[in-house]
Amino acid sequence: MSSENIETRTRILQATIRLLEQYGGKGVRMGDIAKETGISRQAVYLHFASRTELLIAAIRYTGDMLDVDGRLAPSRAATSGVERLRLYIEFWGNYIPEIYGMAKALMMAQDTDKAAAAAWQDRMLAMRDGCRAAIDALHSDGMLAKGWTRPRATDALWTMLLVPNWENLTSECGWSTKEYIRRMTDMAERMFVDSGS
Amino acid sequence: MSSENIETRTRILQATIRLLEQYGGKGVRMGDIAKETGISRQAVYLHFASRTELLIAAIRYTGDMLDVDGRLAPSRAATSGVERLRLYIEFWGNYIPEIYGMAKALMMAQDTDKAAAAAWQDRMLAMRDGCRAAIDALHSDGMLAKGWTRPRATDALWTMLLVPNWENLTSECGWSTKEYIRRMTDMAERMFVDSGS
DNA sequence: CCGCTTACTTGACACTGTGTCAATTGACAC
DNA sequence: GTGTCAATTGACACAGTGTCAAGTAAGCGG
Repeated sequence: MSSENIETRTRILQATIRLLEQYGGKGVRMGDIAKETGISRQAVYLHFASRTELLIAAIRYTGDMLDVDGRLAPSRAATSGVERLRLYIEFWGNYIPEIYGMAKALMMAQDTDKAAAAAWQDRMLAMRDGCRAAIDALHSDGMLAKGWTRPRATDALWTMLLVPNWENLTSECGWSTKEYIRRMTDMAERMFVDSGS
Repeated sequence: MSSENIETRTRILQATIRLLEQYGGKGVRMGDIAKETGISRQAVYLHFASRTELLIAAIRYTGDMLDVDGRLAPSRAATSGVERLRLYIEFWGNYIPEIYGMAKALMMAQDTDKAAAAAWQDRMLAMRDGCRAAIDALHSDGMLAKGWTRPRATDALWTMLLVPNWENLTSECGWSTKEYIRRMTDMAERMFVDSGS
């Protein structure tokens, strides 16, 4: 095994991510994670105090692995508000599928677990920042459509990009990642970009 | 008590609805419902085979009580596609807050419970029908914006009206019911109504 | 080679909430 | 009275999380 001498903690995280992805975040128990890692269930508790703590560590680990900052660079480098909006949605549309398993597990844990709720909230607020930046850029160009204040437009863009919407469009409606990005971009432009005086 | 000689089954349903509303659908157990009804936990199982069955019966009961058909009448009577769209969103925006407790409980049960998932899916597909009807009306008027097919526009309208979006806008972003309806209507018009050749 | 530490294992157990089962009670009807 | 219907009481199985105590195996410094 190539992972034989990697730290156990890391192997647990990788096993967790693997399982959450495989099962769409549903029905993955501590015992399953232990078995997948190749250790006893109790050993998992030696590294993570609770399931919630493990989930939170796992989503952090994923974020690090996926180089979020690098992926956001194009959007940050945009020279116009419209371009920034477009590139941010493109980033997000490509990002969601890669974190979906973990996202789902964390969203499900939210209902019963305060720590999980806080962790997910934190991630979503980071995403909201990206939305705010795009709306602000649009506003600076004088291109924010009439009827919007910056906070309200941020609320709306943020909400429409939320994971449950992606979930519904891809799994209930059968949209592909590409179609999600294309149409979401289109919708955002219709909603937020001023179509001319 | 005015409810003293109402059928126990009905009293259970009313107690369930009361509790779900009070606690936002979270943390309501079979024992709590029994206590609220004034009977033993086991007596609840005499009327409903499982928690899921009870939740489903409760949301049906609520639907009956709230006269959904009557509330939908204005939207159905609309004389143009744009009006139909507007009135449908207004109906929905006023309807969600009244079913939210139950909706939340059912959405949470979805993750572990197939029957709950099916029941909620059923309700949401009924809602989708309303969206489809509005989009079709728009299309008949030749007013559906370019770039949309009818099914795709239905997907998009349906998704944007989903409960988690309402939840986010009202509880995270602080939008009022009135603002939700106003802005959602506005967004839907920008997205779906042809703004002229 | 001893003794200590660190990482892990094994197995038992407490707790919560759902759902089941069996025996019992009280009331009303014929 | 006898039957039956609604409800009660209490015990219990089950799943999954989290805790606890005792044991083991490897590595390392003296």
